[in-house]
Amino acid sequence: MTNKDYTVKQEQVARFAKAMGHPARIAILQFLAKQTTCYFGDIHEELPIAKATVSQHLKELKEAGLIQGEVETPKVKYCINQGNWRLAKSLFVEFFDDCPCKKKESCCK
Amino acid sequence: MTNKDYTVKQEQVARFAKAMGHPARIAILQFLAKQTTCYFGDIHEELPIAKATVSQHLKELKEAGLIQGEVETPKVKYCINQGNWRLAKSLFVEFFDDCPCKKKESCCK
DNA sequence: ATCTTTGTTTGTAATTTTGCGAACAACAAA
DNA sequence: TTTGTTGTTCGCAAAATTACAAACAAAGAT
Repeated sequence: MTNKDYTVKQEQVARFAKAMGHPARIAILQFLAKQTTCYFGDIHEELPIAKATVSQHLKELKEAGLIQGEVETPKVKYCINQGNWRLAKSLFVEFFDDCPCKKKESCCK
Repeated sequence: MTNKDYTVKQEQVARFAKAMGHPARIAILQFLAKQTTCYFGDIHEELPIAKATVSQHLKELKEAGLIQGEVETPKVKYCINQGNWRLAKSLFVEFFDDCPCKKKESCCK
């Protein structure tokens, strides 16, 4: 940040966070995380939004790298992108541990 | 999710995530987390954006509950909102642990 | 060949986000 | 009282997000 610019890590955390910045996408991710493998139709019926909108949210999650999808006609199988899920997890943990909570008792614990 | 609606927790995680969904706000949070307390000017000088924009980002972070600010004329002192920082941390940890990684070796580890 | 199912893409509209300069408010100092 | 410092708010513009209906595409079923 010294050079008045964002680091790669900051951009990456922000990207993951942005993808998670909508309740529908949180719900989708939680649903997928529970399943190991699952289908679009299953998700769609659990959400209070139209299928086209779900499709868009899935696309965004895929672009952010948090999920991946494979076609298994006539359905599409979506699942968590394990590698990036781990990456995201570690980035968030590291992020929140940056708080002085680890060093000062008065904070963050 | 059974009732086709979002839970309070899902809304809360999404809210925190959304607030964190921009590199400038990630940078601000990291800066504050390191400092325990700091002034607008300090923050502003580390970022590649105009002061008006920084002010807006700070406002959003405050509204999301991640930071808090107190006036100490002629400056404004900002710091991490400890309680909500802890809350956010635990929500994110819980969220990412939802992945079957804890139960199945084939995933998320 | 035509239906049916599953999900994507397109088109459209309303809303939100992002960013900045300029105006403004609060208050201390000269 | 005028000036300066610090930060917020306003007004504006461009871009992105959110959502949905309707049109489409792919492939199995009839």
